[in-house]
Amino acid sequence: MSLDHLSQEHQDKVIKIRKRVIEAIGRSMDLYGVTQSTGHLYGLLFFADKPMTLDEMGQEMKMSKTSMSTSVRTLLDLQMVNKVWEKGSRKDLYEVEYDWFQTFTDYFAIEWRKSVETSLQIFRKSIEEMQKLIQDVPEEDAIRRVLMEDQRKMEEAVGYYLWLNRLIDSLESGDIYQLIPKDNPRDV
Amino acid sequence: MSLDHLSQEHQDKVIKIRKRVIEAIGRSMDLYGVTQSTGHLYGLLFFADKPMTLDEMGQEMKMSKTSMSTSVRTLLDLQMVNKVWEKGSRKDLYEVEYDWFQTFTDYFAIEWRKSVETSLQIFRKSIEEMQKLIQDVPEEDAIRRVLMEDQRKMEEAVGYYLWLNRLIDSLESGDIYQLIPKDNPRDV
DNA sequence: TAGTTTGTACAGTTTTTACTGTACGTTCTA
DNA sequence: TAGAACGTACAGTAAAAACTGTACAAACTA
Repeated sequence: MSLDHLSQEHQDKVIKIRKRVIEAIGRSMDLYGVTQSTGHLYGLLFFADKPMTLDEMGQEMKMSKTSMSTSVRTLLDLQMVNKVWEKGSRKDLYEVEYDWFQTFTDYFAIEWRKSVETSLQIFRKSIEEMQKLIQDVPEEDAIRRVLMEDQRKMEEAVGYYLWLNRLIDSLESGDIYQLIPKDNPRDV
Repeated sequence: MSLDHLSQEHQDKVIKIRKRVIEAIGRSMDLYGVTQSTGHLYGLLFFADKPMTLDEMGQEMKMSKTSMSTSVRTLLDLQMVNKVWEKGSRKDLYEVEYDWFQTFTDYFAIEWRKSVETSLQIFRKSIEEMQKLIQDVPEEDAIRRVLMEDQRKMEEAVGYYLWLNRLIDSLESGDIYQLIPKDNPRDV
């Protein structure tokens, strides 16, 4: 990691610091639903001062190349690492995406949207079908009240899904940064 | 489920609708990191017109009482169900929390905060230690640049964590609803 | 074209997680 | 106070996920 010219003592210190931070990153990455080890790999790449190959990763992580391949692929899907082209090298090179704001918003936008879209569709269809059913049932019947209650619950859920959809929109568009600015005057 | 007085045909329709919605809920609940079956249980409770006992759940879910016990406990921890007291009954009764806004914000507030707090602490400590190290190293040395780069990366990360902390604050305080109102005029 | 090198598919193994059944402590009931 | 009913701890089993090593297709090299 290009610390060669440092005294042994200093080298140890740097490695210790990095290792601790890498650990922290690895742990906190379960927010993104990835394995500890995938998170750990991300942490490793975080401190790498140049793009790494699968072999280098495997060496550092003391894990198989196959595992590195799958981990990197996961991180690529999450857009947390980028493939880098370097002339001369036949190997694939990867480096981390340092824009954590983007990483965060991308991930949850995708994850939440996936869930919302299908749910919304099903809830709406079900509300509609329930409506037809209610019209078939005599008024003021106990059973009618049960069905209407079902319907009400589903409509409330739809309200929530629509809100979540708008929240996702604001993550994607960046409007969220109007309410929560990237750098807060009070923190600086 | 108190649909007894309905014709067989209508009963089947209601059950079909409910089942479809329950499935959808069950699937979408993996957002909250719970098992399919725990999500499914939540869906079941969603349509229950009265609080349910563990035995009833087990019967409906065709699963062991033990599983119901652990699932319910998970949902209780996530504040997605509430324990209900009913005089006369010795059994514990549970009903869902219908406020999905609250459920959502609670969950992610807690989850994210957990991750941010520890990370922030570690990053800050590490930046500090790295600073000391940098002062030990001769100026304009290549190694110094590497350390300063490490430091810069960590400071950028801290910026992100502070932002996330503020986002969490706004979820917890409800300020988020100023940017994204619960009911959008355009949707109504 | 033959010979390397590189990334990944796939099968097998280990580890982890989900679920079940039994057993037991606690609480209510008579 | 004895007996029954309830929820859960715990141990065992089944299912799923993570990881490894081998093998192979594609891409490069000479």
